Amino acid sequence: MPELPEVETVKRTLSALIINKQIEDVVITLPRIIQRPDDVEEFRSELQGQTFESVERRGKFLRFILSDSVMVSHLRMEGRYGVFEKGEPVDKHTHVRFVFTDGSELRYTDVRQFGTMHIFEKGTEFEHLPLSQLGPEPLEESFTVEVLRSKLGSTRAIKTLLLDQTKLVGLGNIYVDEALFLAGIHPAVPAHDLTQENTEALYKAIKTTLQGAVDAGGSSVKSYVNGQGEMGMFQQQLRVYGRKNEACRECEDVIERFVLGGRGTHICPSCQPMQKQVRV
DNA sequence: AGAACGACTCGGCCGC
DNA sequence: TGCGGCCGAGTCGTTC
Repeated sequence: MPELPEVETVKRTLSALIINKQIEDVVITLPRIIQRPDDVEEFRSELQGQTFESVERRGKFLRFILSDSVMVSHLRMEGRYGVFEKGEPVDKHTHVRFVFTDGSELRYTDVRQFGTMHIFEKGTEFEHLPLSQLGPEPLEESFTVEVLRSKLGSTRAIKTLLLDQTKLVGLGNIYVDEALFLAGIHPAVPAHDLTQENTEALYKAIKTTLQGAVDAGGSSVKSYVNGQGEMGMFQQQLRVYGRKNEACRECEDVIERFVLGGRGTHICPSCQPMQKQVRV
């Protein structure tokens, strides 16, 4: 379940492996992955002959910058990219292969078959879904506490709002629970009930959580590995996610799990009180 | 317009 | 032990 830190890690590891490689052919064995253009044969012919210039990230999406096009890709739950030699055995869950002129190939593997790929004419990708509606990048300097505060005018539960990628990109179910724990905020609190103090704590918690996870190379929960097949290390630092019935690392209480907005949600009931906090 | 909900997908886990 | 059924994840289209 790649969130911002995992996608950032994939971006970094993959860049070194595919830059300046030219695509000779594209082999698509699961057409559903290709969302644009409609015709997968068109996807294939458009990419033939193009060279990878760089790999970028926008929210949880990867942007592969090519000679004339940009390929936008989302890994969803378990999508992975890896670079292999042409003759190596192909995993049964590999659905798209970008065959390079140098005899290596970039393979996309996805057990859940949930991931997506779009191609756009270079420079137009932000005008269309899936990139056109995305909120600010939490690790950029332009993301300030005022920007965060401006997103919180809603009755929705704060957790639900933070998962809404049109408000803010990058948080998924793991890091949203971690950030809310660090900020001492209960996930079910209506967003517009957050005090200024809460908002500042949340702002710092989002930055700290995401940056810490990027520095650790992401979390390896379930199957995530980076572009070189390496496991991230941040899962060792998780404070609430996946720790139901385990001891809180900060107090004497025990981590609870419940469902909020259809999502498994983890809290320490002592560190994250539900009642509205009094402004100091 | 903003919010809620269903669809998509299937390996793994739970319960019988 | 085998099997059936449901959970979980992120995004988007539809509905309210």
